[in-house]
Amino acid sequence: DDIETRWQAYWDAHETFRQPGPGDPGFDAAKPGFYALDMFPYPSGAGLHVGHPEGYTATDIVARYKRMRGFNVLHPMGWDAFGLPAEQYAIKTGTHPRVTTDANITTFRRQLKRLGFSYDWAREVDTTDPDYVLWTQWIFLKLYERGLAYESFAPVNWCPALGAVLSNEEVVDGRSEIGGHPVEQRPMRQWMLRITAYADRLLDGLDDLDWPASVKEMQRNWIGRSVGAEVDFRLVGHAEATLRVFTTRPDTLFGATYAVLAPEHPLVATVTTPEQAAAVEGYVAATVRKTERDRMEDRSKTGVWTGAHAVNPVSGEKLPVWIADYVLAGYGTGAIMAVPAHDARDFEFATAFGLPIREVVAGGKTDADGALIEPYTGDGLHVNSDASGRAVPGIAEAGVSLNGLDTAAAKTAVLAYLESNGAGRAQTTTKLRDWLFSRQRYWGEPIPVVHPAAGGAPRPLPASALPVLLPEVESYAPAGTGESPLAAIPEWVEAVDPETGEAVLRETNTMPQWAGSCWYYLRFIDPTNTGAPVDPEKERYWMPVDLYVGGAEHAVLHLLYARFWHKVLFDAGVVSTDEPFRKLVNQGMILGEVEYTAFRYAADEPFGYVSAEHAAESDEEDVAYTDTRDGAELVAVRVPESDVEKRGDGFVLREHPNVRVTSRAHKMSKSRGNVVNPDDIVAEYGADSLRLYEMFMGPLEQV
RNA sequence: GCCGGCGUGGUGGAAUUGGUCAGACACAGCAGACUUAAAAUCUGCCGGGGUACGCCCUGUACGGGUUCGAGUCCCGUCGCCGGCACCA
Repeated sequence: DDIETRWQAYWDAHETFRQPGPGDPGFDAAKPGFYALDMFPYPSGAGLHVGHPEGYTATDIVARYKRMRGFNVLHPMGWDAFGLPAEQYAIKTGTHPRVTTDANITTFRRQLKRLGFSYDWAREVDTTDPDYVLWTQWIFLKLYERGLAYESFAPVNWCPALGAVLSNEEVVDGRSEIGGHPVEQRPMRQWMLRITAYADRLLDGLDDLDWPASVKEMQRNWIGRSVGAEVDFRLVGHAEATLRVFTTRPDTLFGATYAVLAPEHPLVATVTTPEQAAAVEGYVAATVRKTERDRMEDRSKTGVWTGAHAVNPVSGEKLPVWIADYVLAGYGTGAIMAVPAHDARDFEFATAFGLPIREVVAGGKTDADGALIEPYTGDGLHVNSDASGRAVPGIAEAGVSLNGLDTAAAKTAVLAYLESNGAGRAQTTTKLRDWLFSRQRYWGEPIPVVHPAAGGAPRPLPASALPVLLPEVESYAPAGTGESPLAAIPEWVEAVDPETGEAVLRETNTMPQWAGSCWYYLRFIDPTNTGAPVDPEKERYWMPVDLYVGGAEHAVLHLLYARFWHKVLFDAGVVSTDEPFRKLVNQGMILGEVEYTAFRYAADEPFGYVSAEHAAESDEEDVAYTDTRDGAELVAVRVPESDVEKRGDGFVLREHPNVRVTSRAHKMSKSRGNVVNPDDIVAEYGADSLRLYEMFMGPLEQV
């Protein structure tokens, strides 16, 4: 009907944007390659959002430019099509996720083509396609072979509302990232991936990447490497047990005045004295009852003495051993030496419980009486003596002296002493935990493992048995017991080991949605290969990805997981590069139209707007506000732009100039009703207008 | 609180990476032309102050500094954005 659709039809018919690779007919080996990649979308039922074309247009511009500059350009598109929405729709309606997914993909493909992107559609991939699932499972077997996939029975993040287990990355503030439901800890059998084995490489590899500083920083924080030492304390009266702590400041060992175990620490039961047993048990019970959210909200220091003493390995001094929930069971060794003079948390705790505070590093602030006001946590010179020149107790008995040494030298000296006495060693810790990789869902890749029916260790299926495909089921709802709906299908679960003929039970857990997106950029290079995930020659030509554009929300999830898998594949000789994405650019978010909000009395109160000085600051809807003057209940109401007038820095109601109006653009959402459908824009103004407009209004983010 | 990033016109953003002229290219705005009028189109103006219209002074958040030379480098302050948050 117009020039755009006419040429789009021509491009389709003539495969104008077909890009052969090494070994393909028509490949021009003289040209250099350029790989311009978009984060492929989850094909949701809502169709394409106006946010999608922003990044896609940017890569398309670069792709077209590079083609004209004489590059072979790989510019593909596909579908990250496993995922919760299709499954939840299936639970509600009984429609098979395959049906929903196919319909959504058809819509997305049509919409993207209508926007005129120069994708090579012959390379389209769908993560739910059996040919694709095969290689995702094949990579899992590689992980397993390399000792990087294992079963765990540790407590996991269980979300009762979703009926599912979540990874650490999917839990935010003790609630599920999706839906904000409460999450609790519950022990369950799970599959884990040993991403921690790659922590150092994932951290160090960031240095050379051309990525936004903010994304690199987020990954660094997430991995959270800290360099320090483990120190072993003997326990008085327990020759068999050792209290092992982790510290980043071994140089402050002389300043330790007590030790703390996490309430969940296995030594708690061992060391607690009969006199203290009741208090300790009470405290542990109270801690277990607290949710992660409670712990975060209440930062006041609480704890109980166990009755035990630990021996400082450098001074021989006896330190009381406490339990307190400010020490986290899951980090380091779950136990610390407390140095209140040089750690803010220990200082708070020591102050609250009247424990001694001993300065060993110069630099602290004291009040008129010489008492420490706030802990000095920086580096500095070590002091062995008090103001009158007497050696500080503890240090006096020690075999080492740190007097006059700076922090770095003191660390070295303490470490050398500990190592020679077998009482400690240099140690690095990370916040990164292993990746919880199993989900109790239907719409995901089955984990290709079987369990002998007679009992015994699970074992991987041979590659020849792949793909393991999903069976038809009657109900897609999770069992609620922590088992996937697959567990309810005996015909599928009960199987025969293809190698031994033995009766086995299939693993009923499936992989998380991240699995498919961990390697899709490799499949684009060689989408129909039946012998390997990707042909090595083609991989060497195209990889690494030269430009990767997508939303900043993937800074630590997709981008960390994909780097991990890529490094494993590199070690396995499947790929030739250590990092998959050379340059990363974040696209911004496209917000809805600016909305104007004023405050009114709630329904029962006298009708009318509330003037500026009495209204609350925020403007979230569905929230009750209070009139700052008389305490009456207020509601935020949206007012049309025509009722609003600019006044000074802000806006006021035209009819009531004393009523302040806040103006703000919100994220587009169905509930807010401010969603703009790209189809409508294309129909009215054309694809080029939409593309140009988005490039104009929303620059790609540089940070 | 800690970590990271960023502050250039009404707006999005340029400035060959320390080099001759900051504000390219656009959007918006203002004025003019065309039109009965409007839209579209075309022309001109468009950081601030001054101007005898030739130009002159000043200006890249603010205050210092390094340099022959600073939007760019260093120190400090303020502001904004993002992330983390009892991680020992």
